[in-house]
Amino acid sequence: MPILGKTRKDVIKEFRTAELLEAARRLFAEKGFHSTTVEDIAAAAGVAKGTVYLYYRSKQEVYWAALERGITELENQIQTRLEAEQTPEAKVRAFIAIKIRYFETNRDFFRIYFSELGSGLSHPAQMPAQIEQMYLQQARILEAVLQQGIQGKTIREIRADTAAVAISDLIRGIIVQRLLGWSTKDVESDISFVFDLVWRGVAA
Amino acid sequence: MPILGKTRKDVIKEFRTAELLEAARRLFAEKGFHSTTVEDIAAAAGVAKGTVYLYYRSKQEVYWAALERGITELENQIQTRLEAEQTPEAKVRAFIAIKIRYFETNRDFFRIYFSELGSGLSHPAQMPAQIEQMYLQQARILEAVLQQGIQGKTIREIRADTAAVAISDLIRGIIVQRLLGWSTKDVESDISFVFDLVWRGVAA
DNA sequence: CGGTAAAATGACCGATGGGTCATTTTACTA
DNA sequence: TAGTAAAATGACCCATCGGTCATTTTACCG
Repeated sequence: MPILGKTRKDVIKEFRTAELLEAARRLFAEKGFHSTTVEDIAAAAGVAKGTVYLYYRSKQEVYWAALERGITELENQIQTRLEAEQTPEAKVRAFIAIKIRYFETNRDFFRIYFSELGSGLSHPAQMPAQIEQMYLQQARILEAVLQQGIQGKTIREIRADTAAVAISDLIRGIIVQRLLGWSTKDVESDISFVFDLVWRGVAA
Repeated sequence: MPILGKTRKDVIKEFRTAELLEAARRLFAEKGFHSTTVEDIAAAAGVAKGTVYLYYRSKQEVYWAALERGITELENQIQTRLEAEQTPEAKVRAFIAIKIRYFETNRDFFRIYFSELGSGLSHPAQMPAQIEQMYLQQARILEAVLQQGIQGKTIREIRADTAAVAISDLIRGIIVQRLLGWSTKDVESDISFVFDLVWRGVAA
């Protein structure tokens, strides 16, 4: 008998799901997909292995759910923050800043995010369309901003879709450098560097 | 008794090594590291599983050898081609063109190249220093070119190391787009796009 | 040829770990 | 508190696969 739209089952499910995905995210990031066992995840979440299978049909499903969770959170941050900015220039800068900062404080998540893109490359058919769409979604948000700038003449005539992906690549590159310890600069400095490079490349 | 500097053993080793690594590259690219079995590689190379272990101590070693082989080939192409160009501008363009073209014709190899970088991220300690160095080496070549341009005043004062990595990231991004079928443009068009963006970003 | 050493083979071993399900525990209800 | 259904458990099953090594095949030489 549902109360407030949530049955008892829903509440339990929500709780377990959160526990499991948090543990899964950390472990997958730390040891990679194959080296992480379902037993590991269960233990870290404080449940037995069988319980995992009450909520997810397979290890792979747990992985995708953990990935999806993080992407959604990031996307929400991007959406919210961009709405607060007025000019395309400010929006582009905000986009860069949010992504770099998000992964700076969620380093473990980036490891999943990044390597899934890698394995998606190797096995396109296996990556759920939903996940692929979520990767693309971020670039689309940026693309819309660029398009806006082009119409407003602050950005030169450029292929907005390709440019959006290119900017995303630059951002990803900086994050990788930071994770590998190849970047010694502080976050703000790296954000400025990327923005500077990008803006020179696209400004009218 | 060595003749011409190569013993019988060397010749056999060279032949088997080439066969194995070629098969390994294709399989690892197609199915990923974990889904590829040593049995698979052996079969594809036309030998029995045990034979693989006469030349490599483990599956992981085969993988690294296959990766190293491709990187070396690519690096040689870069070195050779850049020497033929005079100006930093031409060198930067050549660098971009070679990498995109190399991976365009060695799509399978890129899948290994890319995902190893991904797993290296997750498990820094596991990636042999030698492989890490080879990744960095390419950026260093480009960095030297940028440095040269800065001295010659054709490139503005910029952090050459960071810019070099950024350019590499842009290139990688374009290749990923092509592999995923998200880029509909022809190769030359993509090369020009990247170069254009880069040059606007770094030119004096 | 016949002998021998290098090369190759593939059956086999042992460990691992995803997934299952009979049993137990918990939570709720009357 | 007794009864029951949902939730959780973890011992177990079994397919997979990396790596080994006793045996066989090949290549070379006197």
